[in-house]
Amino acid sequence: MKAFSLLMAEKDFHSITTAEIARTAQVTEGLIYKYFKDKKELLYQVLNDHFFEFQTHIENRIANEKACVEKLKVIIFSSLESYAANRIFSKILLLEVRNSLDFFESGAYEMVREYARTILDIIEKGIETGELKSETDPHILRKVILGAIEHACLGEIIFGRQLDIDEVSTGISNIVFNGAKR
Amino acid sequence: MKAFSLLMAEKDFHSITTAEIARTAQVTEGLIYKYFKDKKELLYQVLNDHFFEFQTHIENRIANEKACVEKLKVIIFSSLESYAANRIFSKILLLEVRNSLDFFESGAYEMVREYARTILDIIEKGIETGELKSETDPHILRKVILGAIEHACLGEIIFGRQLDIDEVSTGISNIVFNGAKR
DNA sequence: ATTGTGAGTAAGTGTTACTTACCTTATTCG
DNA sequence: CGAATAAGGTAAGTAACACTTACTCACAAT
Repeated sequence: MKAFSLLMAEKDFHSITTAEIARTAQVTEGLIYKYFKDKKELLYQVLNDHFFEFQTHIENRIANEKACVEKLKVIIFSSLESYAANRIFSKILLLEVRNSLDFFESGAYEMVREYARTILDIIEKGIETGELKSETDPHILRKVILGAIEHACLGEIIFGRQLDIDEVSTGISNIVFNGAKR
Repeated sequence: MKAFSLLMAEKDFHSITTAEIARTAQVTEGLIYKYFKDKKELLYQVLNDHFFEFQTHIENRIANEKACVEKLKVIIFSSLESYAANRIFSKILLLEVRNSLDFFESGAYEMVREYARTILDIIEKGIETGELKSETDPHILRKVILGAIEHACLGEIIFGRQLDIDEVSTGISNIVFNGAKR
């Protein structure tokens, strides 16, 4: 998994060969298949590990806030931060695993759903308490937030550019909460 | 290309074999390589064709609107509509091509950039005329809009669910322009 | 009549993910 | 203790796949 992560920093999943993974890990190809069903499972395992850290980190941060809008702001900031701090994880999550249907039956995807569920809960509570407009569709607000976060990261991941987390994070929050129209 | 599109509706790029493409098109495998450098170029060509239609369709629609906010609303609606109407194209654009760096040097990507450029221009004009808040960062607003659109389509593309374009479209516009905070 | 070109094919080839059968070193437990 | 069993590891395959090569045929232009 360490060897695979290392290679993942350089190239995409498909162009990493099992021979290469084995060579990097200083074992034989056959051994990979003693621990992983196939190459994809290795990918999912790496994702799983990274995602676990991501998840716990964010949940700790949310707990510190009480207002719904603040919680969502923390989610936006922390997500961007985590994506930026962990390019390999981001690349796997945003580019690689999605085009294989069996990912959506994996444990890693279960964690993604939990993360999404958390966001939805916060939004729904915000509407209840009156912090958010009652005409806001919770599912769509979540789509906008998640979409904005992911899109913001994509360019930086693909082209390896730097990302100003503070700027992007407050920018997204501003638009999503206050609107762009005068 | 027709055969490939057909197969693309059923499965992902990687699980489509050249043998299968040839069989569907009723030619031999070798012939594919008379017209396309490799399997990826075939993919990019299919995308290119679809994207051209997409682009012209949207540009015609924008031309009818004068207000910046209305133009952006049309972009959001038309993009969702085009994605929904053309699942294969969407799947290729949002899931397949992105994980290969050479896509970003293709002609198809040039079109994506043009589309993105159009959106940025509208936003910048909107800020100039005072329709949009002057503190709005044009690049970030574009990220939010594009991210929301793509994220909204992803679930529907991956799981083949139906998408209520009107609802999602007005939902996104509402949040992006008026904000979710009371 | 000859030459060149575009459409098409059959039969390869190298690479790649994955398998099999086997070996060696720990660990468990009667 | 010692035998059985499991865990860690390997070398040498195999089938499938993307892509290549060397060839044929039709037919238009010079």
